[in-house]
Amino acid sequence: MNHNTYICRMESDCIKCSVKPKVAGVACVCCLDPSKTNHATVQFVKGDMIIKQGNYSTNVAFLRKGMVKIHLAGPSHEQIVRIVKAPAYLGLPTTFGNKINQYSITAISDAQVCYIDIDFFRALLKENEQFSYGIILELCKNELESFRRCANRTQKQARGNLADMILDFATNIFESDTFLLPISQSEMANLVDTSRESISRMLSEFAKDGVIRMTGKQLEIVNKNSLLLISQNG
Amino acid sequence: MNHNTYICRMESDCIKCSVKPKVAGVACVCCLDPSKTNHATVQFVKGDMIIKQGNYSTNVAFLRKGMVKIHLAGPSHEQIVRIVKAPAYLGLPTTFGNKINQYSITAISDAQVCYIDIDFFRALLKENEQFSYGIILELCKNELESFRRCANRTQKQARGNLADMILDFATNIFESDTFLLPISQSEMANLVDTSRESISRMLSEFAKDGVIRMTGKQLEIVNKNSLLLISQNG
DNA sequence: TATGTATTGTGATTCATATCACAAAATATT
DNA sequence: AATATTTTGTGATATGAATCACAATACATA
Repeated sequence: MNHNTYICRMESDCIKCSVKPKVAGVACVCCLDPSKTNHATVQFVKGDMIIKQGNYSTNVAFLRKGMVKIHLAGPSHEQIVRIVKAPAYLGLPTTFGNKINQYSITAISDAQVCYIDIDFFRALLKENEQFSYGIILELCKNELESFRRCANRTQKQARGNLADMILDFATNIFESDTFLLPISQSEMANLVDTSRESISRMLSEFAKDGVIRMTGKQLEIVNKNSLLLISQNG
Repeated sequence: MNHNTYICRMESDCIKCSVKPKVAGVACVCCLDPSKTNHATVQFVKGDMIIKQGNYSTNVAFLRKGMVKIHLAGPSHEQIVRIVKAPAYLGLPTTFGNKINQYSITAISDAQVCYIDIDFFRALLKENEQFSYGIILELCKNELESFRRCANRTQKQARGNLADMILDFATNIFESDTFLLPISQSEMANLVDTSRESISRMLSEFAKDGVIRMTGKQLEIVNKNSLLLISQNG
Protein backbone atom coordinates (compact mmCIF):
# COMPACT_ATOMS: atom_id res chain seq x y z
CA MET A 1 0.00 0.00 0.00
CA ASN A 2 1.50 3.31 -1.00
CA HIS A 3 1.00 6.01 1.57
CA ASN A 4 2.41 8.89 -0.38
CA THR A 5 -0.01 11.74 -0.51
CA TYR A 6 0.05 14.47 -3.03
CA ILE A 7 -1.49 17.86 -3.00
CA CYS A 8 -3.38 18.90 -6.04
CA ARG A 9 -5.24 22.10 -6.34
CA MET A 10 -8.48 21.17 -7.96
CA GLU A 11 -10.13 24.47 -8.33
CA SER A 12 -11.79 23.55 -11.55
CA ASP A 13 -13.22 20.47 -9.93
CA CYS A 14 -14.44 22.52 -7.03
CA ILE A 15 -16.25 24.90 -9.32
CA LYS A 16 -18.58 22.16 -10.41
CA CYS A 17 -18.46 20.86 -6.88
CA SER A 18 -19.89 17.37 -6.75
CA VAL A 19 -20.74 17.79 -3.13
CA LYS A 20 -23.88 19.80 -3.34
CA PRO A 21 -24.89 21.87 -0.36
CA LYS A 22 -27.91 19.87 0.75
CA VAL A 23 -27.84 21.02 4.31
CA ALA A 24 -25.98 24.20 5.01
CA GLY A 25 -23.71 22.60 7.57
CA VAL A 26 -22.42 19.81 5.39
CA ALA A 27 -21.74 21.80 2.26
CA CYS A 28 -18.16 21.98 1.19
CA VAL A 29 -16.96 25.48 1.68
CA CYS A 30 -15.53 25.24 -1.81
CA CYS A 31 -18.99 26.00 -3.03
CA LEU A 32 -18.97 29.18 -1.00
CA ASP A 33 -15.52 30.26 -2.03
CA PRO A 34 -15.95 32.34 -5.15
CA SER A 35 -12.29 33.13 -5.63
CA LYS A 36 -11.38 29.46 -5.13
CA THR A 37 -8.11 30.50 -3.58
CA ASN A 38 -8.79 29.49 -0.03
CA HIS A 39 -8.88 25.77 -0.34
CA ALA A 40 -6.90 22.82 -1.61
CA THR A 41 -7.93 19.27 -2.22
CA VAL A 42 -5.77 16.37 -1.12
CA GLN A 43 -6.08 12.76 -2.10
CA PHE A 44 -5.53 10.10 0.55
CA VAL A 45 -5.01 6.39 0.27
CA LYS A 46 -6.57 3.86 2.61
CA GLY A 47 -4.50 3.82 5.77
CA ASP A 48 -3.30 7.41 5.54
CA MET A 49 -3.62 9.55 8.60
CA ILE A 50 -5.50 12.72 7.76
CA ILE A 51 -5.43 14.33 11.19
CA LYS A 52 -2.97 13.31 13.85
CA GLN A 53 -3.65 13.55 17.55
CA GLY A 54 -1.27 15.94 19.25
CA ASN A 55 -0.41 17.88 16.13
CA TYR A 56 -1.09 21.52 15.68
CA SER A 57 -4.01 22.13 13.38
CA THR A 58 -4.00 24.95 10.89
CA ASN A 59 -6.86 24.09 8.59
CA VAL A 60 -10.42 23.01 8.55
CA ALA A 61 -10.83 19.71 6.77
CA PHE A 62 -13.83 18.69 4.77
CA LEU A 63 -14.19 15.08 3.72
CA ARG A 64 -15.47 15.11 0.14
CA LYS A 65 -15.13 11.44 -0.69
CA GLY A 66 -14.39 8.28 1.20
CA MET A 67 -14.58 6.90 4.71
CA VAL A 68 -12.53 7.63 7.78
CA LYS A 69 -12.26 6.50 11.36
CA ILE A 70 -12.02 8.91 14.27
CA HIS A 71 -9.78 7.46 16.94
CA LEU A 72 -7.82 8.51 19.97
CA ALA A 73 -5.30 7.12 22.38
CA GLY A 74 -7.17 5.71 25.34
CA PRO A 75 -5.59 4.88 28.69
CA SER A 76 -4.74 1.33 27.64
CA HIS A 77 -5.25 1.15 23.91
CA GLU A 78 -6.46 2.98 20.84
CA GLN A 79 -10.15 3.78 20.90
CA ILE A 80 -12.09 4.14 17.69
CA VAL A 81 -14.84 6.59 18.36
CA ARG A 82 -16.77 6.57 15.16
CA ILE A 83 -16.71 5.77 11.46
CA VAL A 84 -17.58 8.72 9.26
CA LYS A 85 -18.29 8.85 5.58
CA ALA A 86 -18.31 11.78 3.19
CA PRO A 87 -19.56 14.42 3.10
CA ALA A 88 -18.59 15.68 6.53
CA TYR A 89 -16.41 18.18 8.31
CA LEU A 90 -13.50 16.62 10.13
CA GLY A 91 -12.08 17.80 13.38
CA LEU A 92 -14.25 20.83 13.92
CA PRO A 93 -13.78 20.70 17.70
CA THR A 94 -10.07 21.15 17.20
CA THR A 95 -10.59 23.98 14.79
CA PHE A 96 -12.33 25.96 17.44
CA GLY A 97 -10.79 24.58 20.55
CA ASN A 98 -7.16 24.64 21.50
CA LYS A 99 -5.70 23.98 18.06
CA ILE A 100 -4.02 20.79 19.14
CA ASN A 101 -5.78 17.83 17.62
CA GLN A 102 -7.42 15.86 20.37
CA TYR A 103 -7.93 12.83 18.17
CA SER A 104 -6.66 11.28 14.99
CA ILE A 105 -8.53 10.69 11.78
CA THR A 106 -7.41 7.98 9.40
CA ALA A 107 -8.72 7.05 5.98
CA ILE A 108 -10.22 3.57 5.87
CA SER A 109 -10.88 3.88 2.17
CA ASP A 110 -9.33 6.13 -0.43
CA ALA A 111 -10.47 9.60 0.46
CA GLN A 112 -10.51 13.13 -0.76
CA VAL A 113 -10.21 15.98 1.68
CA CYS A 114 -10.64 19.65 1.09
CA TYR A 115 -8.50 21.81 3.33
CA ILE A 116 -9.94 25.20 4.02
CA ASP A 117 -8.11 28.20 5.31
CA ILE A 118 -9.20 28.71 8.88
CA ASP A 119 -9.59 32.45 8.66
CA PHE A 120 -11.69 32.09 5.58
CA PHE A 121 -13.81 29.57 7.41
CA ARG A 122 -14.30 31.88 10.35
CA ALA A 123 -15.16 34.79 8.15
CA LEU A 124 -17.71 32.61 6.47
CA LEU A 125 -19.24 31.68 9.80
CA LYS A 126 -19.58 35.34 10.58
CA GLU A 127 -21.18 36.50 7.41
CA ASN A 128 -23.22 33.44 6.54
CA GLU A 129 -25.58 32.69 9.37
CA GLN A 130 -27.22 29.87 7.43
CA PHE A 131 -23.87 28.19 7.34
CA SER A 132 -23.02 28.70 10.98
CA TYR A 133 -26.44 27.50 11.97
CA GLY A 134 -25.82 24.36 9.96
CA ILE A 135 -22.55 23.81 11.75
CA ILE A 136 -24.22 24.19 15.12
CA LEU A 137 -26.83 21.69 14.04
CA GLU A 138 -24.23 19.15 13.08
CA LEU A 139 -22.32 19.58 16.33
CA CYS A 140 -25.52 19.07 18.29
CA LYS A 141 -26.35 15.92 16.39
CA ASN A 142 -22.90 14.61 17.17
CA GLU A 143 -23.28 15.27 20.85
CA LEU A 144 -26.55 13.39 21.06
CA GLU A 145 -25.10 10.53 19.10
CA SER A 146 -22.12 10.42 21.44
CA PHE A 147 -24.33 10.14 24.47
CA ARG A 148 -26.37 7.37 22.97
CA ARG A 149 -23.37 5.40 21.87
CA CYS A 150 -21.59 5.74 25.14
CA ALA A 151 -24.59 4.51 27.09
CA ASN A 152 -24.95 1.55 24.78
CA ARG A 153 -21.35 0.55 24.77
CA THR A 154 -21.01 0.54 28.48
CA GLN A 155 -24.32 -1.13 29.22
CA LYS A 156 -24.78 -3.67 26.48
CA GLN A 157 -22.65 -6.70 26.37
CA ALA A 158 -20.26 -7.44 23.59
CA ARG A 159 -22.56 -9.29 21.18
CA GLY A 160 -25.11 -6.49 21.38
CA ASN A 161 -22.53 -3.91 20.50
CA LEU A 162 -21.20 -5.97 17.63
CA ALA A 163 -24.72 -6.35 16.29
CA ASP A 164 -25.11 -2.59 16.53
CA MET A 165 -21.91 -2.07 14.62
CA ILE A 166 -23.05 -4.33 11.82
CA LEU A 167 -26.44 -2.64 11.68
CA ASP A 168 -24.78 0.77 11.69
CA PHE A 169 -22.60 -0.19 8.75
CA ALA A 170 -25.55 -1.51 6.81
CA THR A 171 -27.94 1.30 7.63
CA ASN A 172 -25.87 4.43 7.82
CA ILE A 173 -22.59 3.83 6.09
CA PHE A 174 -23.20 1.48 3.18
CA GLU A 175 -26.98 1.63 2.95
CA SER A 176 -27.01 -2.00 1.94
CA ASP A 177 -27.26 -5.34 3.73
CA THR A 178 -24.20 -6.59 1.90
CA PHE A 179 -20.92 -4.80 2.24
CA LEU A 180 -17.19 -5.13 2.60
CA LEU A 181 -16.04 -4.67 6.19
CA PRO A 182 -13.79 -1.60 5.99
CA ILE A 183 -11.79 -2.36 9.12
CA SER A 184 -9.92 -5.29 10.62
CA GLN A 185 -11.15 -7.35 13.53
CA SER A 186 -8.84 -5.63 15.97
CA GLU A 187 -10.18 -2.31 14.79
CA MET A 188 -13.71 -3.61 15.29
CA ALA A 189 -12.66 -4.57 18.78
CA ASN A 190 -11.50 -1.03 19.47
CA LEU A 191 -14.68 0.37 18.03
CA VAL A 192 -16.96 -1.91 19.97
CA ASP A 193 -14.91 -2.24 23.14
CA THR A 194 -14.00 -5.87 23.22
CA SER A 195 -10.99 -7.92 22.37
CA ARG A 196 -10.00 -9.00 18.92
CA GLU A 197 -10.51 -12.63 19.90
CA SER A 198 -14.04 -11.99 21.05
CA ILE A 199 -14.86 -10.33 17.74
CA SER A 200 -13.57 -13.35 15.89
CA ARG A 201 -15.59 -15.73 18.05
CA MET A 202 -18.76 -13.69 17.85
CA LEU A 203 -18.60 -13.27 14.09
CA SER A 204 -18.24 -17.03 13.61
CA GLU A 205 -21.07 -17.55 16.02
CA PHE A 206 -23.33 -15.11 14.15
CA ALA A 207 -22.46 -16.93 10.92
CA LYS A 208 -23.08 -20.34 12.44
CA ASP A 209 -26.45 -19.16 13.72
CA GLY A 210 -27.39 -17.96 10.25
CA VAL A 211 -27.59 -14.33 11.27
CA ILE A 212 -24.92 -13.21 8.83
CA ARG A 213 -22.92 -14.75 6.02
CA MET A 214 -19.22 -14.00 5.68
CA THR A 215 -16.73 -14.56 2.92
CA GLY A 216 -13.50 -12.87 3.85
CA LYS A 217 -14.38 -9.27 4.54
CA GLN A 218 -17.63 -9.55 2.63
CA LEU A 219 -20.50 -9.49 5.07
CA GLU A 220 -24.13 -10.15 4.30
CA ILE A 221 -26.93 -9.71 6.78
CA VAL A 222 -29.09 -12.78 6.42
CA ASN A 223 -31.44 -12.33 9.32
CA LYS A 224 -31.81 -8.71 10.28
CA ASN A 225 -34.40 -9.48 12.90
CA SER A 226 -32.07 -11.73 14.82
CA LEU A 227 -29.49 -9.00 14.66
CA LEU A 228 -31.96 -6.51 16.07
CA LEU A 229 -32.82 -8.95 18.82
CA ILE A 230 -29.19 -9.47 19.66
CA SER A 231 -28.80 -5.71 19.70
CA GLN A 232 -31.65 -5.26 22.16
CA ASN A 233 -30.30 -8.30 23.76
CA GLY A 234 -30.91 -10.33 26.86
CA MET B 1 -38.39 16.89 49.82
CA ASN B 2 -40.81 19.27 48.26
CA HIS B 3 -40.80 19.17 44.50
CA ASN B 4 -43.18 21.99 43.82
CA THR B 5 -41.70 24.43 41.41
CA TYR B 6 -42.81 27.96 40.97
CA ILE B 7 -42.28 30.38 38.20
CA CYS B 8 -41.13 33.81 39.13
CA ARG B 9 -40.29 36.46 36.64
CA MET B 10 -37.16 38.04 37.92
CA GLU B 11 -36.59 40.76 35.46
CA SER B 12 -35.15 43.08 38.01
CA ASP B 13 -32.75 40.39 39.11
CA CYS B 14 -31.77 39.77 35.54
CA ILE B 15 -31.01 43.40 34.99
CA LYS B 16 -28.20 43.28 37.43
CA CYS B 17 -27.45 39.82 36.18
CA SER B 18 -25.08 38.11 38.55
CA VAL B 19 -23.94 35.83 35.79
CA LYS B 20 -21.55 38.05 33.98
CA PRO B 21 -20.78 37.29 30.38
CA LYS B 22 -17.20 36.13 30.81
CA VAL B 23 -17.10 34.07 27.71
CA ALA B 24 -19.63 34.86 25.04
CA GLY B 25 -20.99 31.33 24.92
CA VAL B 26 -21.76 30.99 28.57
CA ALA B 27 -23.39 34.30 29.18
CA CYS B 28 -27.00 34.23 30.18
CA VAL B 29 -29.03 35.62 27.37
CA CYS B 30 -30.77 37.73 29.97
CA CYS B 31 -27.86 40.06 29.73
CA LEU B 32 -28.46 40.43 26.03
CA ASP B 33 -32.20 40.88 26.29
CA PRO B 34 -32.74 44.60 26.69
CA SER B 35 -36.53 44.45 26.89
CA LYS B 36 -36.30 41.61 29.46
CA THR B 37 -39.51 40.16 28.11
CA ASN B 38 -38.12 37.05 26.50
CA HIS B 39 -37.03 35.11 29.50
CA ALA B 40 -38.30 33.81 32.81
CA THR B 41 -36.41 32.42 35.75
CA VAL B 42 -37.54 29.28 37.52
CA GLN B 43 -36.40 27.97 40.85
CA PHE B 44 -35.84 24.23 41.24
CA VAL B 45 -35.33 22.10 44.30
CA LYS B 46 -32.84 19.27 44.55
CA GLY B 47 -34.38 16.28 42.82
CA ASP B 48 -36.55 18.26 40.40
CA MET B 49 -36.43 17.27 36.79
CA ILE B 50 -35.62 20.29 34.67
CA ILE B 51 -35.70 18.64 31.27
CA LYS B 52 -37.42 15.34 30.68
CA GLN B 53 -36.35 12.86 28.04
CA GLY B 54 -39.09 12.32 25.47
CA ASN B 55 -40.82 15.61 26.12
CA TYR B 56 -41.23 18.29 23.53
CA SER B 57 -38.91 21.18 24.13
CA THR B 58 -40.00 24.75 23.60
CA ASN B 59 -37.35 26.77 25.31
CA VAL B 60 -33.66 27.15 25.69
CA ALA B 61 -32.61 26.65 29.28
CA PHE B 62 -29.73 28.39 30.94
CA LEU B 63 -28.56 27.15 34.31
CA ARG B 64 -27.81 30.23 36.42
CA LYS B 65 -27.22 28.60 39.76
CA GLY B 66 -26.83 25.08 41.04
CA MET B 67 -25.80 21.67 39.82
CA VAL B 68 -27.55 19.21 37.58
CA LYS B 69 -27.02 15.75 36.18
CA ILE B 70 -27.55 14.90 32.55
CA HIS B 71 -28.93 11.41 32.24
CA LEU B 72 -30.69 9.19 29.77
CA ALA B 73 -32.40 5.84 29.62
CA GLY B 74 -29.85 3.27 28.56
CA PRO B 75 -30.68 -0.21 27.28
CA SER B 76 -30.64 -1.72 30.75
CA HIS B 77 -30.59 1.15 33.21
CA GLU B 78 -30.34 4.88 33.60
CA GLN B 79 -27.05 6.34 32.47
CA ILE B 80 -25.70 9.52 33.98
CA VAL B 81 -23.67 11.22 31.33
CA ARG B 82 -22.27 14.17 33.13
CA ILE B 83 -22.58 16.48 36.11
CA VAL B 84 -22.86 20.13 35.14
CA LYS B 85 -22.70 23.19 37.31
CA ALA B 86 -23.79 26.74 36.60
CA PRO B 87 -23.32 28.71 34.50
CA ALA B 88 -24.15 26.58 31.47
CA TYR B 89 -26.68 26.13 28.73
CA LEU B 90 -28.80 23.03 29.13
CA GLY B 91 -30.05 20.85 26.34
CA LEU B 92 -28.76 22.84 23.42
CA PRO B 93 -28.68 19.77 21.16
CA THR B 94 -32.40 19.39 21.64
CA THR B 95 -32.99 23.02 20.95
CA PHE B 96 -31.51 22.68 17.53
CA GLY B 97 -32.22 19.08 16.79
CA ASN B 98 -35.58 17.42 16.62
CA LYS B 99 -37.20 19.22 19.52
CA ILE B 100 -37.80 16.03 21.46
CA ASN B 101 -35.49 15.92 24.46
CA GLN B 102 -33.03 13.12 23.98
CA TYR B 103 -32.00 13.14 27.60
CA SER B 104 -33.19 14.28 31.00
CA ILE B 105 -31.68 16.88 33.24
CA THR B 106 -32.30 16.76 36.97
CA ALA B 107 -31.25 19.17 39.68
CA ILE B 108 -28.87 17.62 42.21
CA SER B 109 -28.81 20.79 44.23
CA ASP B 110 -31.24 23.65 44.38
CA ALA B 111 -31.01 25.34 41.04
CA GLN B 112 -32.10 28.38 39.14
CA VAL B 113 -32.84 28.13 35.46
CA CYS B 114 -33.49 30.87 32.99
CA TYR B 115 -35.85 29.88 30.20
CA ILE B 116 -35.32 31.76 26.99
CA ASP B 117 -37.71 32.07 24.14
CA ILE B 118 -36.35 29.97 21.32
CA ASP B 119 -37.03 32.47 18.57
CA PHE B 120 -35.34 35.16 20.53
CA PHE B 121 -32.38 32.86 21.01
CA ARG B 122 -32.16 32.15 17.30
CA ALA B 123 -32.43 35.77 16.40
CA LEU B 124 -29.61 36.44 18.78
CA LEU B 125 -27.48 33.79 17.15
CA LYS B 126 -28.05 35.47 13.84
CA GLU B 127 -27.24 39.00 14.79
CA ASN B 128 -24.57 38.40 17.40
CA GLU B 129 -21.75 36.44 15.84
CA GLN B 130 -19.68 36.69 19.02
CA PHE B 131 -22.42 34.86 20.78
CA SER B 132 -22.92 32.17 18.18
CA TYR B 133 -19.20 31.65 18.02
CA GLY B 134 -19.19 31.13 21.76
CA ILE B 135 -21.92 28.56 21.47
CA ILE B 136 -20.01 26.69 18.80
CA LEU B 137 -16.97 26.73 21.04
CA GLU B 138 -18.88 25.24 23.92
CA LEU B 139 -20.39 22.52 21.77
CA CYS B 140 -16.97 21.60 20.47
CA LYS B 141 -15.55 21.40 23.96
CA ASN B 142 -18.38 19.10 24.91
CA GLU B 143 -17.73 16.80 22.01
CA LEU B 144 -14.07 16.42 22.89
CA GLU B 145 -14.94 15.84 26.50
CA SER B 146 -17.43 13.17 25.47
CA PHE B 147 -14.83 11.31 23.47
CA ARG B 148 -12.34 11.39 26.25
CA ARG B 149 -14.79 10.24 28.85
CA CYS B 150 -16.15 7.47 26.74
CA ALA B 151 -12.69 6.11 26.03
CA ASN B 152 -11.84 6.21 29.71
CA ARG B 153 -14.98 4.62 30.96
CA THR B 154 -14.80 1.71 28.63
CA GLN B 155 -11.09 1.10 28.99
CA LYS B 156 -10.32 1.80 32.59
CA GLN B 157 -11.48 -0.48 35.26
CA ALA B 158 -13.90 0.50 37.93
CA ARG B 159 -11.53 1.90 40.56
CA GLY B 160 -9.85 4.10 37.95
CA ASN B 161 -13.16 5.55 36.90
CA LEU B 162 -14.22 6.16 40.46
CA ALA B 163 -10.94 7.93 41.14
CA ASP B 164 -11.61 10.07 38.07
CA MET B 165 -15.04 10.94 39.32
CA ILE B 166 -13.69 12.05 42.68
CA LEU B 167 -10.96 14.09 41.02
CA ASP B 168 -13.48 15.63 38.66
CA PHE B 169 -15.68 16.68 41.55
CA ALA B 170 -12.76 18.19 43.40
CA THR B 171 -11.16 19.88 40.42
CA ASN B 172 -13.97 21.01 38.20
CA ILE B 173 -17.14 21.05 40.19
CA PHE B 174 -16.31 22.03 43.76
CA GLU B 175 -12.79 23.34 43.28
CA SER B 176 -11.87 22.00 46.67
CA ASP B 177 -10.48 18.76 48.04
CA THR B 178 -13.27 18.54 50.57
CA PHE B 179 -16.85 18.42 49.42
CA LEU B 180 -20.25 16.91 49.94
CA LEU B 181 -20.98 14.15 47.45
CA PRO B 182 -24.00 15.47 45.57
CA ILE B 183 -25.27 12.09 44.42
CA SER B 184 -26.03 8.72 45.95
CA GLN B 185 -23.92 5.64 45.48
CA SER B 186 -26.28 4.18 42.94
CA GLU B 187 -26.09 7.40 40.98
CA MET B 188 -22.32 7.23 41.17
CA ALA B 189 -22.59 3.72 39.83
CA ASN B 190 -24.59 4.96 36.86
CA LEU B 191 -22.15 7.75 36.26
CA VAL B 192 -19.10 5.57 36.47
CA ASP B 193 -20.54 2.39 34.97
CA THR B 194 -20.37 -0.04 37.78
CA SER B 195 -22.76 -1.46 40.30
CA ARG B 196 -23.86 0.24 43.45
CA GLU B 197 -22.21 -2.49 45.51
CA SER B 198 -18.88 -1.97 43.83
CA ILE B 199 -19.01 1.74 44.57
CA SER B 200 -19.63 1.01 48.21
CA ARG B 201 -16.76 -1.46 48.38
CA MET B 202 -14.34 0.77 46.52
CA LEU B 203 -15.11 3.83 48.62
CA SER B 204 -14.46 1.88 51.83
CA GLU B 205 -11.30 0.54 50.30
CA PHE B 206 -10.08 4.03 49.34
CA ALA B 207 -10.84 5.16 52.88
CA LYS B 208 -9.10 2.16 54.42
CA ASP B 209 -6.04 2.83 52.27
CA GLY B 210 -5.96 6.42 53.43
CA VAL B 211 -6.65 7.85 50.00
CA ILE B 212 -9.82 9.61 51.07
CA ARG B 213 -11.66 10.27 54.29
CA MET B 214 -15.42 9.93 54.44
CA THR B 215 -18.00 11.00 56.98
CA GLY B 216 -21.40 10.38 55.52
CA LYS B 217 -21.50 12.23 52.23
CA GLN B 218 -18.59 14.40 53.21
CA LEU B 219 -15.55 13.40 51.24
CA GLU B 220 -12.03 14.61 51.73
CA ILE B 221 -9.16 13.77 49.45
CA VAL B 222 -6.29 12.85 51.72
CA ASN B 223 -3.80 11.58 49.18
CA LYS B 224 -4.34 13.09 45.78
CA ASN B 225 -1.30 11.37 44.35
CA SER B 226 -2.64 7.94 45.15
CA LEU B 227 -5.88 8.95 43.53
CA LEU B 228 -4.05 10.03 40.41
CA LEU B 229 -2.18 6.75 40.39
CA ILE B 230 -5.38 4.80 40.74
CA SER B 231 -6.79 6.85 37.91
CA GLN B 232 -3.87 6.06 35.63
CA ASN B 233 -4.04 2.68 37.11
CA GLY B 234 -2.51 -0.65 36.56
C1' DT C 1 7.23 -16.98 -6.76
C1' DA C 2 9.00 -16.61 -2.33
C1' DT C 3 9.31 -14.65 2.18
C1' DG C 4 8.09 -11.65 5.71
C1' DT C 5 4.16 -9.33 8.07
C1' DA C 6 -0.43 -8.66 9.49
C1' DT C 7 -4.73 -10.83 10.27
C1' DT C 8 -7.65 -14.40 11.93
C1' DG C 9 -9.31 -18.86 14.47
C1' DT C 10 -9.68 -21.52 18.70
C1' DG C 11 -8.71 -23.64 23.11
C1' DA C 12 -7.55 -23.16 28.16
C1' DT C 13 -7.28 -20.23 32.00
C1' DT C 14 -7.83 -16.15 34.88
C1' DC C 15 -10.08 -12.24 36.71
C1' DA C 16 -12.75 -8.29 37.53
C1' DT C 17 -17.30 -7.43 38.52
C1' DA C 18 -22.11 -8.15 38.33
C1' DT C 19 -25.69 -10.41 40.94
C1' DC C 20 -28.03 -12.22 44.73
C1' DA C 21 -29.29 -11.92 49.44
C1' DC C 22 -29.58 -9.91 53.48
C1' DA C 23 -28.55 -6.70 57.54
C1' DA C 24 -27.78 -2.16 59.14
C1' DA C 25 -28.09 2.76 58.80
C1' DA C 26 -29.77 6.86 57.56
C1' DT C 27 -33.56 9.87 55.79
C1' DA C 28 -38.14 10.99 54.99
C1' DT C 29 -42.91 11.21 56.25
C1' DT C 30 -46.91 10.60 59.16
C1' DA D 1 -41.43 9.95 68.30
C1' DA D 2 -42.78 6.21 65.18
C1' DT D 3 -43.02 4.09 60.84
C1' DA D 4 -41.90 3.81 56.14
C1' DT D 5 -38.52 4.28 52.54
C1' DT D 6 -34.36 5.00 50.60
C1' DT D 7 -29.49 4.35 51.07
C1' DT D 8 -25.49 1.75 52.38
C1' DG D 9 -22.32 -2.37 53.89
C1' DT D 10 -20.66 -6.96 53.09
C1' DG D 11 -20.37 -11.88 52.14
C1' DA D 12 -20.90 -15.73 48.73
C1' DT D 13 -21.41 -17.05 44.03
C1' DA D 14 -21.75 -16.82 39.08
C1' DT D 15 -20.16 -15.24 34.64
C1' DG D 16 -18.78 -12.52 30.69
C1' DA D 17 -14.99 -11.59 28.59
C1' DA D 18 -9.94 -10.52 28.78
C1' DT D 19 -5.60 -12.73 28.35
C1' DC D 20 -2.30 -16.09 26.99
C1' DA D 21 -0.60 -19.15 23.61
C1' DC D 22 -0.29 -20.99 19.34
C1' DA D 23 -1.73 -22.49 14.62
C1' DA D 24 -3.41 -21.18 10.29
C1' DT D 25 -4.37 -18.00 6.87
C1' DA D 26 -4.21 -14.12 4.09
C1' DC D 27 -1.76 -10.24 2.27
C1' DA D 28 2.11 -7.33 0.86
C1' DT D 29 6.33 -6.66 -1.01
C1' DA D 30 11.07 -7.92 -2.29
